[in-house]
Amino acid sequence: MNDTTALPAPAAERLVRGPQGRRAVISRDELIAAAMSLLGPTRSVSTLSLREVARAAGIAPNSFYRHFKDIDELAIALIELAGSSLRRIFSEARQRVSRERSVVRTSLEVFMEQLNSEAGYLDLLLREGKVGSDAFKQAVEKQLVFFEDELMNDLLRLEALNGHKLHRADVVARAITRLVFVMGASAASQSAQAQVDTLEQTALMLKMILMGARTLAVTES
Amino acid sequence: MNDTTALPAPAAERLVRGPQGRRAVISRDELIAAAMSLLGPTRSVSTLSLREVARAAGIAPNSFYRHFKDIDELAIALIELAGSSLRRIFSEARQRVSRERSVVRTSLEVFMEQLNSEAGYLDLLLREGKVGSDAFKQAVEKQLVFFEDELMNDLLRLEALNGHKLHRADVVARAITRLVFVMGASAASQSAQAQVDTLEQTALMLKMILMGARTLAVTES
DNA sequence: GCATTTATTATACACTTGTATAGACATATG
DNA sequence: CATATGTCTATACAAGTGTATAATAAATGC
Repeated sequence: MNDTTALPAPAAERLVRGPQGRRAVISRDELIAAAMSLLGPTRSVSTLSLREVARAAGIAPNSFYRHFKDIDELAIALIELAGSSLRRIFSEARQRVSRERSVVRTSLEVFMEQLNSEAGYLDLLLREGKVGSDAFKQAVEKQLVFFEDELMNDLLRLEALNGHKLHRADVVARAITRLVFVMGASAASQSAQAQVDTLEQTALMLKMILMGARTLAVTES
Repeated sequence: MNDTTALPAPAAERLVRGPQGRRAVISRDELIAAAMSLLGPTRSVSTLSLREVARAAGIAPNSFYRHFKDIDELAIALIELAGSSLRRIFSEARQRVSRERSVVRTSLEVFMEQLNSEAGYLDLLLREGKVGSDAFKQAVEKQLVFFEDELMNDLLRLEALNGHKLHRADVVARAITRLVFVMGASAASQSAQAQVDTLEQTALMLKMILMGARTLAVTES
């Protein structure tokens, strides 16, 4: 499934005919980077203004329209960038998971690592769930569903490896994903000390879920 | 613990000396009601403007300042109103919980009922978790902690009643609260059909958590 | 009745926002 | 070269924002 932004029609056309007219002095990606630089713990995507982003990127307000139809379109691109980047990071981390180090532990560690990283992808995705336009909210939801899907596959693989069975692995994956994101969002504004505590609590929550799902799998058959 | 808005100093003073000067033509509560009337699935508290609220309440923009220092202060009052109203509703519902009807089921039913009620308290609290000023975010967090606390007490009471033991009831209550709110926020924009599905999934998640916590309580002692 | 106190309003200011229009500039094609 | 074409900027406008200041209206205390 192609979730990264598809090449827009004009760009594809340009590949055929070759560029005409003045070359773009600023790229779509630079605009995205400028937008990200404005975000922070007190600044959310949905509060970005077109002029503000243009100012940060060093272009005239109207030039913005050459790259995006809306601020909303930029916001969605930001979410998709953050989502795909994060999923790659998690996926790579989980490849290294074996019988000794549980998925839960490994994922949570990567999560906390990302939480304090300067890239800020996680912060972005954590904060922006429930506000903004419908299109924007759907973009966030889509990324979460991707996470759930990948986590479910890993869960099935690893539980089978350890001789366990899971009841409703889809629901388990969804519960884990949502919980981790919610708890992570709380942790983002906490002290390093409190973050460790939150991490422990979250790990325990996931453990409960997994134990419950295993018990249910046994009693149902 | 007093979580409803404390009487501001000027109001208390007025009770002693008696009112002087022109009587207020609009009350703080009417202002809050006006603000709530503006909110909806696509409109969040953090996007309300002072002038807009004043317009909805039928007063001049500057009159707003007699009642609130900020829009932020109004937003926090909204959250506290929604929080305390909801906790009362849930608390009353849980009083009627017995051995037959589980806490989980009863609470979830009340939750869904509230989700589609026109009062809109739940919508409000669901949507506004992670954006806005620090003070605002703390106000939301505070309400969630209240929920966790009350749920924990009910859980302890009812599990003892049924002869169960729970490992880390505090963590269980937190996991349940956060999960329910997150899943509820998703459900808010779904069709009635899909809402039922989400309700079932959420119920299953909570069941897993409770079973896991019981299992852990047994194996630890 | 008169002065005081307070709530409210009207007016105004400086600022930001999104975007429409028109022209300047740079590049590729004829 | 000239011309077409796409990118960018300058200017401008209407709308909206938060809030400062001064004036008005209503209620109280004497």
